[in-house]
Amino acid sequence: MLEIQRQQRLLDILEEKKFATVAQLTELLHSSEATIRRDLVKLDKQNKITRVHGGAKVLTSASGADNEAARPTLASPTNSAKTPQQINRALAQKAAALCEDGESVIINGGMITDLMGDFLRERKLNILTNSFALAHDLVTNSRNQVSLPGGEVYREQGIVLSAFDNDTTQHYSASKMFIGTPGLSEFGVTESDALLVRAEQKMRRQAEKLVVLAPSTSLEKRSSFIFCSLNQIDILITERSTDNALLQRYRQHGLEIVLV
Amino acid sequence: MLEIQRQQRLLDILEEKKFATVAQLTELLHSSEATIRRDLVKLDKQNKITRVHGGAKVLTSASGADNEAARPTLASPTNSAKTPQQINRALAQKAAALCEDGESVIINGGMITDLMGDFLRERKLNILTNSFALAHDLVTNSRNQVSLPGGEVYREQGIVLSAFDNDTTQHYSASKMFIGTPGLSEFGVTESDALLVRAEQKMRRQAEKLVVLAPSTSLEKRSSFIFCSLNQIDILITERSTDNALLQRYRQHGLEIVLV
DNA sequence: CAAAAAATAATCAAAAATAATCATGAATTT
DNA sequence: AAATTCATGATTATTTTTGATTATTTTTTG
Repeated sequence: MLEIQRQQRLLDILEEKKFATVAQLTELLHSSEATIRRDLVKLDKQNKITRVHGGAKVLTSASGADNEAARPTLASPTNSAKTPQQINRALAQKAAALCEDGESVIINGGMITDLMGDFLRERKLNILTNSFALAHDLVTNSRNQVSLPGGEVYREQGIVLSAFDNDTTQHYSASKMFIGTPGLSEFGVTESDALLVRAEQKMRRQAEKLVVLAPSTSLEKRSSFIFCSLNQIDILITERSTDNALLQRYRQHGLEIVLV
Repeated sequence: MLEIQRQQRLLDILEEKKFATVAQLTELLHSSEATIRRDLVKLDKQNKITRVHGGAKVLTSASGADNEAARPTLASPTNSAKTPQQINRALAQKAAALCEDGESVIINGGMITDLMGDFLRERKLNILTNSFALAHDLVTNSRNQVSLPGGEVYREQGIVLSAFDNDTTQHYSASKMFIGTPGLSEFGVTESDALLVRAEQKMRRQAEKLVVLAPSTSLEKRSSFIFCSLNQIDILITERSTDNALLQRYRQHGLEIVLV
């Protein structure tokens, strides 16, 4: 069996069962413990699963006190009072896990998406970002290929922004674009700055799929300028705690919802 | 069987099965492992599949398009043991002193010019630079307005470089462009990397005057590619110790010489 | 708290897969 | 037709992966 096939099966099994012991996986995949462990180490480094003593579990919202799930149990961790930062990190982690090595992606600069850097350390992606902060982080602390659009560096926001159309973004082709949002509603994704929206739309055109990272606090909020409508979103990453009726309404616009 | 036919079959099979081992493909296509591998290498280079140990898999999505085209092999500046950091710093300091607050300048990325950051701390210039390192320095430690051309970040050289023409450099207008050089001779300023020269010339077109920073060790040296001829230089900053006859020769090309 | 149990990490040799090299023969050029 | 290129398959190093073995660490339990 191919290594990646085994790893894919592993991910599938974990997605299905949420937790599995090394022994179980060894049994299911007809492989040795050593091999399974090595696979788990790799997947963990890629932030696709979380290794725990005794086996591995699916990603749960970033770390915290998960003591409750130390042993093989099916119960999912009680999603109790997380700080906004923890929530954002969890969203960023899940977003990073959606990327496969070798893939070309666009990451829009922003509070939430900048956190993706932490989860892309061991990866090998081609990344275009207008976040000066994230670019610096990735150039310094990872082996990912990093590209920047041209433009002026805005200190406060930590982004690179150009008022012109020709800024090399147009030469980039990506499979996914990631964007964190302060406002998601029936109007779609909204922003408070027009120039920013322009730049984002420019990037959007170069990506096949749009992935939106939205903490529950941003749901049903809106700002002045519309970046895109709901049905232009391909994947929405948000919190598990989100009201189900609301998610259902969003789903009607044909977007896939990933919960953390 | 024709090579392209086989490769097409290969793509079809992979599209169908998502993964396949070399052994499987050998079986299906009645070919040798060597041939299959060679095909896979080619298809991988074309970004049509992804090779993995043991076989190959389909691309996750249409990410492709990043080419791998001619990554420039920027030569390391001939680090003459005689050129102490102090000389370079003196050159950089003088260069910084030539700028007036409010002025727009272009600073080419390089060992010498990157040092200008130290002397621009308290200044208020509009600076376009393709040096990722300098840009980060200035953004972090000064109040200067900083702009970047678009492109890929090259870790080793710490610069941003684009293979395309449209990278916002063209929208910039500057009074001076600063460039440090590893080679200045009768041929003018020479560089060892063609792509770099291209980027530099692109910037040159946007600046009124060209200021060259040249330690004495770089004088009468040359590399393969000509960035500009001597008479296209407006100001040459070099060391006071430089042979006078030599300076006189340079002056005949109409350039102003500043000594440190 | 310490011993026992369980799980993990480190090490190493065998196996598997890949890369490099070479000879052969078909296709192309001259 | 001879020369040359080129794809192919066989052969051989070289590298990577794997499972067994052995420390080492972590967790449990008395």
